[in-house]
Amino acid sequence: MEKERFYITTPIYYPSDKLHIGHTYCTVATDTIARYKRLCGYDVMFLTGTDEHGQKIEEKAKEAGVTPKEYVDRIVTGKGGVLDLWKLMNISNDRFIRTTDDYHVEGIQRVFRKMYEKGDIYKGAYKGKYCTPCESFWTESQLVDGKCPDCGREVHDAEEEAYFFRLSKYAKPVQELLESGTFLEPASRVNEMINNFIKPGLEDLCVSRTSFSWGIPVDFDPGHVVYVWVDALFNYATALGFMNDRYDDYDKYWPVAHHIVGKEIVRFHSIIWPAMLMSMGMPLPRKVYGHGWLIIDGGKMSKSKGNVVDPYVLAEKFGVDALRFFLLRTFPFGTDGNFSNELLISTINTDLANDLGNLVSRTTAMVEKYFGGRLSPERESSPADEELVNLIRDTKARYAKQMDAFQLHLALEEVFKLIQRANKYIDENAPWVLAKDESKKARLATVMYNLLEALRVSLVMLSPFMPDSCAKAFAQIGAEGESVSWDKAGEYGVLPAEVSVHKGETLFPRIDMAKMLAELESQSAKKEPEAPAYKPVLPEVSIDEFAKCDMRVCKILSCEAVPKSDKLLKFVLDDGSGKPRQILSGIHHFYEPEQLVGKTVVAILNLPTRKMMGQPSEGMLISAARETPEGEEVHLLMLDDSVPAGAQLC
RNA sequence: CGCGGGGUAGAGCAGCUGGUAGCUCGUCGGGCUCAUAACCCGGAGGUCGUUGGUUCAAAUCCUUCCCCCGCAACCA
Repeated sequence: MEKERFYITTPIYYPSDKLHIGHTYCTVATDTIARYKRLCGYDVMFLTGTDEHGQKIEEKAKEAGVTPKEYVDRIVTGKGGVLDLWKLMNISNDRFIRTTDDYHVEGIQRVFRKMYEKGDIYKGAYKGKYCTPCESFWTESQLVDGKCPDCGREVHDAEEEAYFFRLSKYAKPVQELLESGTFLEPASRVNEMINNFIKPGLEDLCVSRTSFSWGIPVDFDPGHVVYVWVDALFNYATALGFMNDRYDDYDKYWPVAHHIVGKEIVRFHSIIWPAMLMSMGMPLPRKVYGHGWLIIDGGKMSKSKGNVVDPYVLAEKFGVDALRFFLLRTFPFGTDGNFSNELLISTINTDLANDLGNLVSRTTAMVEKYFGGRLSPERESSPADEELVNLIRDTKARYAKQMDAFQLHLALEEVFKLIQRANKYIDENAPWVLAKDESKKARLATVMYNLLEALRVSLVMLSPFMPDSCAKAFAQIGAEGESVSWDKAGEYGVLPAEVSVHKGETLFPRIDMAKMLAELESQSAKKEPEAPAYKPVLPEVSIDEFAKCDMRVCKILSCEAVPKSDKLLKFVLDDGSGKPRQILSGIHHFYEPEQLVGKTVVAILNLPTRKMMGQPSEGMLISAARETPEGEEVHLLMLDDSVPAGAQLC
């Protein structure tokens, strides 16, 4: 009989920077599901990769003085790069796709052409109001009094060529797809997608660019490159050989595709992607699962906040398996989770060291001590065994139910119920008491056997999460071959009656919380003293050009927050003219309105009036700003109050 | 009223198709000694953000308001 198939993917990550713990989380989760499916006997295809095109990488490469390809090569295949990270984390992907791979490029060009020939991609134009001096497009709503919001001059209707995908055509079938069942999970995302994006109306999607060149060229129209939607999303198919000759398993795996994605890209995968597949006449994936984010100190992880957690450091300190386990045990897969080193350490200590590791250790130690390492075959069962034996028999079904629903943390919870029951069982049966009485030998052997069986079953179920550690533990409890198979994970009495154990190295050493936290602290402190980068001095301007800026001293008459805006403060200023002047400034993160009233500041007055959040701003306040590891730092320029309003800076 | 998520023991979370409020850590006390000072048992600690309602019964359904966090907007 042919094996059932299963195709699972991670997103392809954008290698503009090194990957962090969030990417690791997603990939480890996907890897665990893939390993679980293989364990269950599926023919699994597991894909991950990198999305390497686009403007941002083009710019980053330019800054670094290398070609875009050189830039991404360094991050993907270089030392400490993406491939190294997945190797370290023991990721079992069958393929790794890079969107710069030539077979992908070829496939995308064919896909693009096919949708074009079908009429679902058409050449259109960004239609808008164009300001020639500013070389900028504006929408009707952005205009100020019908004029360019930047310079205040006249604008005219203009168009710029671009290719569009008829997303609007598929709005209805996509909505039906989302509403119809389990295509998108968790289900809470369905309403979000429909309310936010489909109900307001889907507009056709611009799928090409002329503003940068680092991408896949549209082969029938040079100058255009394929934009991310088509380029990146279709990786899931090109990696199977769709519209290219590199591979040949499209028919085999595509119909059973499962996409694991972060919640930030759920929209692309649940709306745009199915629409494109419908256009191509391709089968739809079985499922898109949007997982949550790891949150740090209540906020999102980001480079500028300096709170990016480096998976290399954690894996080195705690071990790959412990890290993998922690990520999947602690956080519900569908929602955000609060990452902290304390939580990491306490989870490892509680579950892995105290409960699981210690259970292996005490069990094997007793078999060695009381039986010289090889269990004797006599048995004497007791009603006291019933609960544990039942749990050995039926944990598998509950575990499988959760795993199949991608509820990894709940699946682990089921396993740990069994492990905890086994620890309790030792207490209840006090093997050390039985050992003192030679006539209780058979009973003692039974107790030990039951513990080994509980461990065997638990370890089978934990093996997709911690492959290496479970392999070691199997060797310690004398489990091998068939006995560690999925088939036997719900059976009792599988280990040989005279099983031999080998107490080996400690599987999960306990971690000294205080000591480890201090170590991590000092390590990150060492890295910290990166001086804020000094921005290079800008190109020369003439004194005449400088003199065009009319900067004057102003007194703040009033200041209030702009409703519905995080950042904007509305100032009314005395600029010395006798007429109040209103300026908006995005500095609410740094100042509260009441502390600024009455202050003496500097503003540039001859900028064109510009609307922000619907309100006009007649100029700009001058601040001193710099980038620091903690983020941006802004100081509003304030002068001594004796300087009169209207005085000009020169 | 832009969209969405959330406010439950000191911390982190579960429960939310209505019926004595649960888990992990921490804390206090007890047991055990096989084990990685681990394991097992028990206690303390919550008027489940606020208001009103439906109900015999609400953390759980409806309603008012407050607060937090994302997205969006926006930050010359």
